[in-house]
Amino acid sequence: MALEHAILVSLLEKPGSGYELARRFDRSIGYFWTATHQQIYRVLKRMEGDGWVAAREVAQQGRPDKKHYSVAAAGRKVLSAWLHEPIEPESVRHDLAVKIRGAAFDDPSALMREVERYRAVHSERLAHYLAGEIRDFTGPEAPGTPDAGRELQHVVLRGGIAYERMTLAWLDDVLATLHRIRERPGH
Amino acid sequence: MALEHAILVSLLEKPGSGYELARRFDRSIGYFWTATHQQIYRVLKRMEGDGWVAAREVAQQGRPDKKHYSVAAAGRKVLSAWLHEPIEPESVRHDLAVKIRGAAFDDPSALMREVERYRAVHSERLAHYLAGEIRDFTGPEAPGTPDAGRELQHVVLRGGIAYERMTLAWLDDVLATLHRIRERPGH
DNA sequence: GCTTGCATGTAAGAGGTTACATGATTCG
DNA sequence: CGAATCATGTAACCTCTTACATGCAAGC
Repeated sequence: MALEHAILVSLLEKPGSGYELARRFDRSIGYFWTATHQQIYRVLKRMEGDGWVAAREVAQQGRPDKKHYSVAAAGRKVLSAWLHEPIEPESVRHDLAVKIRGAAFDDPSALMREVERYRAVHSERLAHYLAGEIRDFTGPEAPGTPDAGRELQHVVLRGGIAYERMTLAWLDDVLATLHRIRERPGH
Repeated sequence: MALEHAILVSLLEKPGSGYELARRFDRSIGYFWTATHQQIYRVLKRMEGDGWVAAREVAQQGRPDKKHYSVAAAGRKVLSAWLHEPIEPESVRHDLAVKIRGAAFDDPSALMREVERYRAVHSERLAHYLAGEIRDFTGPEAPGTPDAGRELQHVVLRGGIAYERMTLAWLDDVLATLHRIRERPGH
């Protein structure tokens, strides 16, 4: 229900091609909204048909032509209306939580190895976020001028950092719990 | 890809009807895996056809008959295989993060009201989790005998508690940021 | 008499995933 | 010479959401 809106926000921050958008959904926006290029092209086409975005064909040398998209007036209106709608409760799906409860009916050791690998992924992600924060917001290279857009991007990134820190602490708790269970008589 | 597995875990913890499962997906399991009764009935039917679960018709007086489901041997095997698979990175979709970045192109005041309402929802959810923790795990009424299944349920609940606390702190950060932006000259 | 709870489903449509397809350039 | 990057798409399939449907019993 909101891929359209994520695309509108991204195009308002910076207009670009479908391909460029797909790259962003691998990176910054992708941290809180995943989408593949197939999805993006399909939705972008529909949005163009509905007049939410305007496309301009750009001929390139040595590379295929691209369509440069920017947000049209109707798109801004749609986004503004959506921003005023109530925030829907997110529908959660945590494989890991299901697996942890499933571990009661299986050998916990296999899950422990997986949790450790998963922890490493989140540890890397945290390091990546922190590096991005220094590069774009708090480091000496970052622009010092206050700007609403940048500050809002920063607070979203801080949310990601808080999430990763919380997750790492919880995964340690999970590992300790699995360890305790494994060491107990009966296992 | 894992509603089947969530159902298997839930039925292993306690066999029951499709309706009972749907209730659980409103409560405990629902905190980390959402599913509607339509989904559950459909998947349950397929799982029965594949021999993952066994159904027993139970006649009731004053109430419609129900199908009592329990996990069959094939289902246990499927669950065990899934538990040994690598944990997939979750595909995230956070409306709120999109809206925050979108607020750069709109009036922040409307979003602030929504964030406050959203904060109240999470505050209530935290209170609910904490009450459940006391009732089921740490309070004087909770069974004192150590049990792998209960400890794993507890560590998942602790994850939910940590998530809600982190979210509340972040939402305060978001509100403070929106406030700062609104008070600045130019807005 | 109305709402809530118990109990099960069908059907249409929206949304998302996976596989396949093309074609040029640049880098190792 | 092969892989990766840029750039765009189609098609089939699966999953999920939303709306509709039924029917009885208990409590207010």
